Amino acid sequence: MKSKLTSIAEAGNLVFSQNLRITHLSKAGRIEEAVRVFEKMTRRNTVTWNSMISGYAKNGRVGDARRHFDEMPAKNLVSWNTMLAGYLHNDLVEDAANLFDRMPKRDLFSWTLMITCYSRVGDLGKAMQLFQKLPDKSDPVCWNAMIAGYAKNKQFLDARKLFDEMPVKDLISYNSMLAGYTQNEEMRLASDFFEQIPERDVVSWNLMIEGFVQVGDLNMAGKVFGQIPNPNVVSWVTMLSAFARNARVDDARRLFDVMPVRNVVAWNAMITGYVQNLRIEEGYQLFLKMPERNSISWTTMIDGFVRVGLLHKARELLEKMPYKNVAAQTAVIYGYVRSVRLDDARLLFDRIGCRDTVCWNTMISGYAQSGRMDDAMELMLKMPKKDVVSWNILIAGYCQTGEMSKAVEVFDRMVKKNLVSWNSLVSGFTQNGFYMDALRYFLSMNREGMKPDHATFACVLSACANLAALQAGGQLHQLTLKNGHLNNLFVGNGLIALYSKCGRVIEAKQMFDEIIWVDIISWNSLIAGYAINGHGKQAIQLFHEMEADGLRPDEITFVGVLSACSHAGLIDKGVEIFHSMTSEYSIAPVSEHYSCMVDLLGRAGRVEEAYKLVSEMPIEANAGTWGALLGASRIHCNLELAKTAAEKLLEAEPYKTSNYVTLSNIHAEAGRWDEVERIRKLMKERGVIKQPGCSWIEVNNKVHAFFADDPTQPRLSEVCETLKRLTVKMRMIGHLPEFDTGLVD
DNA sequence: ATAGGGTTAG
Repeated sequence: MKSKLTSIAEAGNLVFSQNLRITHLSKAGRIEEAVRVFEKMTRRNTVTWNSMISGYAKNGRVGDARRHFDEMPAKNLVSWNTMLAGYLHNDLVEDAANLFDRMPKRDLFSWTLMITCYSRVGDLGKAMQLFQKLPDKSDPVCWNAMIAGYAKNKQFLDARKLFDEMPVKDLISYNSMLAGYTQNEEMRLASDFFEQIPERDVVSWNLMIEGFVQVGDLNMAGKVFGQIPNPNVVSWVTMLSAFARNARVDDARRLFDVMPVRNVVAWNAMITGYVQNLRIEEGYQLFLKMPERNSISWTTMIDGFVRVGLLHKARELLEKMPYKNVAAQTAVIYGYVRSVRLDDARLLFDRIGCRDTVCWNTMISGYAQSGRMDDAMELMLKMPKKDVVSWNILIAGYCQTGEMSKAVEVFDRMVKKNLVSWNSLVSGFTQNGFYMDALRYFLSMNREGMKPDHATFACVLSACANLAALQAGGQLHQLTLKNGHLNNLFVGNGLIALYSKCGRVIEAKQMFDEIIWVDIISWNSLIAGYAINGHGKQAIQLFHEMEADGLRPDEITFVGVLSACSHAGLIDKGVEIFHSMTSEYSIAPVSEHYSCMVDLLGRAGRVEEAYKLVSEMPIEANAGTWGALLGASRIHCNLELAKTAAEKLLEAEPYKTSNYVTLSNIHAEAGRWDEVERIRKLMKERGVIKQPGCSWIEVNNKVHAFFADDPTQPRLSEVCETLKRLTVKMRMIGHLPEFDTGLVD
């Protein structure tokens, strides 16, 4: 018979070892197994409960952690601190703050946790407030937390101030400060500081490696790596992933193969390397071979399959994943969203128990990108905590559906806007043709102290290009130079488009030669620029240069090239190129190409041939094509064909006033007043209203807009005077102005 | 055995 005391001791030992097991399993990411151990235990103590709270929180299941915290029989200070740490690890600052306020007792752990919480999310004001309230500041831990906070938020000068003030420094203080330099690309300061550290440990060395990697100096990183007295697994992984991130996967693999100890992080880093360089099969082989997987291994692999478009493999893996975290499920949702399988995405989304902001945003952006704004709004209203990204998605969505007033409404109601919010709105205006508004908002964003980036410039440059606002565009050009955005492809292309559309082909060519990166869009803009400004031969010359450069022309290229042929009167060349599209480049002509061809044949007087081309088109002719045919037949006085084209044009665009006017004019010229009357009636029945004609001109960097029949125009009389003078002048040199007969008899 | 400050993987 065992004595009672021995039984108690043995039971205690059992609890002790089971607690240890729970801790071990949770740290390895095997939380379900930990739960099983916990559930089988007949006796539990406070440490058991605390370990479970910690385990859940570390595996992203804060809700479960909190449930255990609330249900546990007797909490001690460690329980409170563990829960607080749980919120910290999951970036739930508000929950942490609430808990902190309710704590019956606080110690240095509690204060440090709360300070770290604030500084991790960048709220250094609140962190500092707490730090100042801290009763006893003799321990370096809190100082270190503050220094790390400043360092992570790029305020290494503030970090340095604290560092110099603190009474007792330990190695972590030095490393925290060093991190302030290395994480902010201040490698000169970092190197100097590194030399001053009295006793460096492997973390100090690792920080130096990562710092050099950050500034792109892999040579120095490798050199430092070679000097470390006792590199640890972090040193190896840092170096390995540096290679992987710089497309040197094979170098990474060489390190992986020779490193002395490979933990799960090392395996994950290697898999990430393969996956990010789209070598999915090699990544998957490693995934299958690795001795132990955690949630990151699964998520990386799933994300990899999504990247290469193997959605079914991604989904299969997700179903096999033991505990599905939000990140993995969101990766698959993202995959569905990207392939516009919104219903599959939604089904998965609805299944997820504990969604985070990224998950909500992914689903909402899926709807928004497809223009399903009602669905997007429905989710938005249900979403518990919306961030800037959520609102930005809505703005982008409304821009996409062309509902700019709604986009502006969302924008105006946002309390915290970021650069993306501004850019979304500006790009929305540009994409929907509201170029003036794009420029207006560009000015306000500058006034409000928001610094535009390359995306902003790309948008406003395109706006200027479409407005042919050369002066404003030129100023933007200067700004991009000043802000160093000229090396950006989109900005470069914006500038080429600007000068091309403003008729400045020489400047456009200069831009083309100056920018570092050119792509097919750069070539297309330049070719089109030469084409529409009457330099057809040079445009075609450029087309050949582009090919010699090894770039394959696309649909857009041929629009430019064909219009170049048309403008330069190179009829046979145009016909030849048009045919080569299908025979040599396997590009099926679309209506824009047919319009060019009609225009081209029309200019040569080959109107009937143009009509034949249109009637034999394999795709349906659009308004542009009929418009081109109409123009050609009117110039060559082919009244019958003009009538046909005008009727078709009217069919294609029944709400455009000018089409009625044109058709009516044709009949008027032929003296068919009955037809004129019929069209007038048709217009009335369909409720077509004449849009006021509008034009604008840029003078001294101000755009002046003119509307037809607008008596409020400030300098109307002067304008009319000038017009009259010009008309007289034109008559004198023999030009007969063509007056719009309109719908008058 | 459970809670805090510095480095690596999604």
